[in-house]
Amino acid sequence: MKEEIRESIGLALERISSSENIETPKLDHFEVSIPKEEFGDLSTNIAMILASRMKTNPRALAEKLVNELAGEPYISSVKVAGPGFINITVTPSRWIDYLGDILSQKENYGKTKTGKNEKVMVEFVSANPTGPLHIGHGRGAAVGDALARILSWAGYDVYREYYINDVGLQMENLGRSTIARARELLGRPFEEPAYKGKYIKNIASDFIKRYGEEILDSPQEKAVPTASKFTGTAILDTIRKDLDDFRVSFDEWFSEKSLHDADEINKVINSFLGSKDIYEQDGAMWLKTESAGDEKDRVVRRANGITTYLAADIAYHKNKLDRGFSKLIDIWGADHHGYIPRMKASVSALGHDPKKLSPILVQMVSLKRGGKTISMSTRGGVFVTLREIIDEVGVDATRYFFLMRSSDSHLDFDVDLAKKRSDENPVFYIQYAHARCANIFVTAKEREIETKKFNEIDKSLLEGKYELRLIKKLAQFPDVVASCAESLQPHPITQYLTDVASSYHSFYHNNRVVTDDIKLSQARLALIESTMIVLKNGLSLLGVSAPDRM
RNA sequence: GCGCCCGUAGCUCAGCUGGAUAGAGCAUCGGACUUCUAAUCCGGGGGUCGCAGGUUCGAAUCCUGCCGGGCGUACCA
Repeated sequence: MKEEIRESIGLALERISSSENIETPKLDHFEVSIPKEEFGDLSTNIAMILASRMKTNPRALAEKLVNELAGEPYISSVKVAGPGFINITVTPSRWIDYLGDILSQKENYGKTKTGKNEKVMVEFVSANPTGPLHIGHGRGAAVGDALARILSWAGYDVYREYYINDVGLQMENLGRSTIARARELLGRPFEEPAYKGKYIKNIASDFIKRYGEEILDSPQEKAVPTASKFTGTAILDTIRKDLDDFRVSFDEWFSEKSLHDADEINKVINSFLGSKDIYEQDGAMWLKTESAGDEKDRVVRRANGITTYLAADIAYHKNKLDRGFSKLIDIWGADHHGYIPRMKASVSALGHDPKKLSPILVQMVSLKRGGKTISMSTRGGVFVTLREIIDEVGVDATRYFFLMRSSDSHLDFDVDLAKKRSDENPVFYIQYAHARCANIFVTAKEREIETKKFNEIDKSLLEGKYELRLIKKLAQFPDVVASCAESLQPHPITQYLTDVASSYHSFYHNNRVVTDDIKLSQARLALIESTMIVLKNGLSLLGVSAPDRM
């Protein structure tokens, strides 16, 4: 609808400027928004934006536009209001026609082509395989996954990736930890392990079963890498399982080790040599990142020839760019915010526009339970796993709660609320709306009411207040998805779905769908089916199920 | 110290590429079930948008300074 209004405004402007012999001003970003109900269906501030450039005042320009727009057949009322807003009301029949779009597009309703098939990489989670995923990772997983789904609906060619830090000192420590626990299990003397979680004990036990006690007697150079690999693989398997159960999937699990094995990291550093972006000092190679807003320049290769983590990340991002992705979205924990300038600088050094990289920071999660808030800071030592929270509150509620706030806002995860099967819980409120719709079809079938095609129903029967309010909400869906894709934020979808559910429940309360009036029943069934489609599609973008029964 | 995020209703948060009387959910108060699921609906109360300046026709939104909270400040990954 917004697009239609924009086009009409564009045409109206051309007519005005040609009749007044002035140049048509460029239409940059003026707003077409949905105002309060009493103002109309849609509203635009274009007159206020353009007035000064057209050397007139906002209200005068608005009046002219109103005269032009009044001729549009789909507009029933258009008025100037306040300082120069133009408020537009669209005819009921035009709104009702949207149901035709919804019913014909079904599971595709809401998709747009705004992304123009641009290749986008969403890299997310990418947690080190040194322990199970915690709820912070879970939030990142939910956000990255939802964003990937949204972008794909908005017409982007989306690729999802998990970057595995499977190399370096931490992997070595991980292997040593397993060996230490294995020795402990066998009653041998052992060193205090670096990784203390009980999952290491389980892995250590499997490790002995797999390689036998003798492995502990082999030289460190052999035992440690064997244990590292074994442990890393085992942990990665549980991470995969957790994410799978959380309905999060990846197109690729990208191994950092593969970059080392192909010597890609040295290659990329060497390619920088001689450029203005890199210099040598104290025997080390430094990348100029301070000019990009970093606190200081950063070492990419130490004097001893060993490359740093940043160097590997540069090679990884080069790899992404080489694969043809023009938009790189990285979902990071907020504690990595200091990393943004240096990665932007790295992308520049690679000869690309740093705007191609869009890091999304996901803020920390606190758990609220029994009125008490438990902070999840790494220091606090409190460490709730994603698995625990899924098992306790379920995937639907967990995902929804992770997605209902802006990702750069700290999240208070209210466990008690998430577990409630009642109207207090927003996710159930939405799912219940869907289940109610589904149940109406069960009733309709029992009464043997035949559902009609959209062009066979009597559309004039849907012009009531509650019907139109709901239809207008449903018609917004593609705009909402496109706008989420543009701003790279999933959370407005949750608010939107709450609005749809609310309009629906309100309609439901005031109208009976299945009645003896067959024609009316059939018209309303078309509305109910449309509602189900939007609720289901919207929930699917969040990775939340749309149950038929509750 | 410096950098990033946050500070909006009792609580949790939207709104922040400037626009009309600042919104939602929960909580609270008052109403509505012989009906396709009341897991619902309808209504009320509740705000110096952290503080102080500035920019302008107009500021929760932009700028500056301060206050409060979180996070980060490695030749670790």
